[in-house]
Amino acid sequence: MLTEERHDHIRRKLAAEGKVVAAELALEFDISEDTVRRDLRELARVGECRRVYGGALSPAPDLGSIAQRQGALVESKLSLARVVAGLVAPEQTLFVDAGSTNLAIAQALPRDLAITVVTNAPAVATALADHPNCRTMVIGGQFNSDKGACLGSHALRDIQRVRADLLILGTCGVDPRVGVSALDAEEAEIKRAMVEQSRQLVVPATADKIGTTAPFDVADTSRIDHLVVTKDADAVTIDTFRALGVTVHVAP
Amino acid sequence: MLTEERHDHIRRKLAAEGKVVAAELALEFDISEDTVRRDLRELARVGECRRVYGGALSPAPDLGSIAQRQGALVESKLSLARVVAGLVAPEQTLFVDAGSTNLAIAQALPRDLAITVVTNAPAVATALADHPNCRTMVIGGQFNSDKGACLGSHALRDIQRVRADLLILGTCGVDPRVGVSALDAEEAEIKRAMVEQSRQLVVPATADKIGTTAPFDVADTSRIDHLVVTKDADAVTIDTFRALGVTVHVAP
DNA sequence: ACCTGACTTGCACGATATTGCGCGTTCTGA
DNA sequence: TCAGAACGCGCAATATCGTGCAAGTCAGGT
Repeated sequence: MLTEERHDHIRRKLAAEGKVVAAELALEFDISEDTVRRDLRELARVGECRRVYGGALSPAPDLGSIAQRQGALVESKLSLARVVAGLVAPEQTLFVDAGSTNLAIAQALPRDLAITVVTNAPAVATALADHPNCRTMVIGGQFNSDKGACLGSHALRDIQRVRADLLILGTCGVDPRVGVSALDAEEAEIKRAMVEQSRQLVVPATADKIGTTAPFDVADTSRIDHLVVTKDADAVTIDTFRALGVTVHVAP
Repeated sequence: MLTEERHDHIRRKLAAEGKVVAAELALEFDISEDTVRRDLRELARVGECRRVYGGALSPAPDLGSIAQRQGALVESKLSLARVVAGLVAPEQTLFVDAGSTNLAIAQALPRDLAITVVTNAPAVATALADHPNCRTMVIGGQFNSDKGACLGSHALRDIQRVRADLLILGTCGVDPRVGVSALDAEEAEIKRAMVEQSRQLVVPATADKIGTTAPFDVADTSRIDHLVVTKDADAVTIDTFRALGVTVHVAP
């Protein structure tokens, strides 16, 4: 990883998200935080960012709605993302489902991690473009713009031809009694197919998803291997999951 | 291994990957790093790369701030995009190839145009998410992060199952004598398949692409229906295209 | 055949850049 | 106010760089 290459990457991330976190960059590039700070200092010296405690901000305060929206994501979803990234081992093959949380997870995967990602979300593929050791396979099909995912029979068939070590599932609702459920029949079918083809199931969920249900079943609670939740999730519900044998990770 | 041969190889690698590492090149060519550095110095002298500690980067790929690059895009590419959008009729099915120009075109398509878009570029699908009347079909397969496109046999097969009215082709080079050509063998094969399956061929090209050639043929000049160029394109070359029966549109 | 000069290459060596770590300081949130 | 996180600085280890130099290659001329 060349120094200038890191600078370029930081510049891009600043332009896209409006901010960068030093610890996160260190993880992403697999270098020490000292070096990250040096990079940020250098960029700040030429006016390409503003240094703040914990990282740096884009010099132009506001680039519009995208930066704001991403900022809101970064708070709760990025901490989920870091925990999920820790569950991924090198050389594994993983399904990454659609959804804004999963997009954040894809972005947070260590930049040099050597894995194979299979995804039906075009945005996830795009986000992984600067992960040089990540082989990305796109599941094609009818693109649903509400979900940001490829659905339909074509996608289903493609999924059924892949077997993955891990599935990172996008969730509409997750409840101890009914398991994972989805708002849409077709979406649910795609998700079920991915569950079917995966050895382990990881379910990242923000607090608002915990304890809620949706009409279409995706997977029983017993099928969940890892549930990753934010720290503001309901403690009682979490304990119920634990009692049912699910490994629950609480993101800080 | 001749010196110029090495230079060509480095140029190609820079174009494909955006960076080269001195130590890797030394290993690859089985020569000393000194010689590699001499090569990089020479290329940097004529502006074909930027030297950085550890290797070299593409001279001005997509660096700087994204805002800058988008600004530069908007100038020339948006005007291309508007012309191309005018060639699309409602209810048509079109292939949209990968490439930054095509991404700009997708974004510039009228927001409520009722069309079906088939694309092997995840970024194009994402860009079309807010076009409510646009049905989008994604071509899956092995994702090539340098091109931002899905390639490989899977993509090829998917393409061969679709017949489109129009193909908006991403170009590496377009020349009156050799037609459209691409930098990469596999990329060229995908493009040829799309040409094969399309009734009409639209080639948008910024001025720097006009009159240039790349190693792998995609389509003869006679196959081009519409060539859309920016107004700073070479007038003589444009006239040659017109003389060969190509409809040339000059974007204002 | 032999020489010559231009060019290329690898090596040695001193100079410079980058990186991670330790340590004391500063900042932030409870 | 206090603990912990983030920070800056200096240092030592390493990696990379530039330059000078000698050996090797090769085409062209004698």
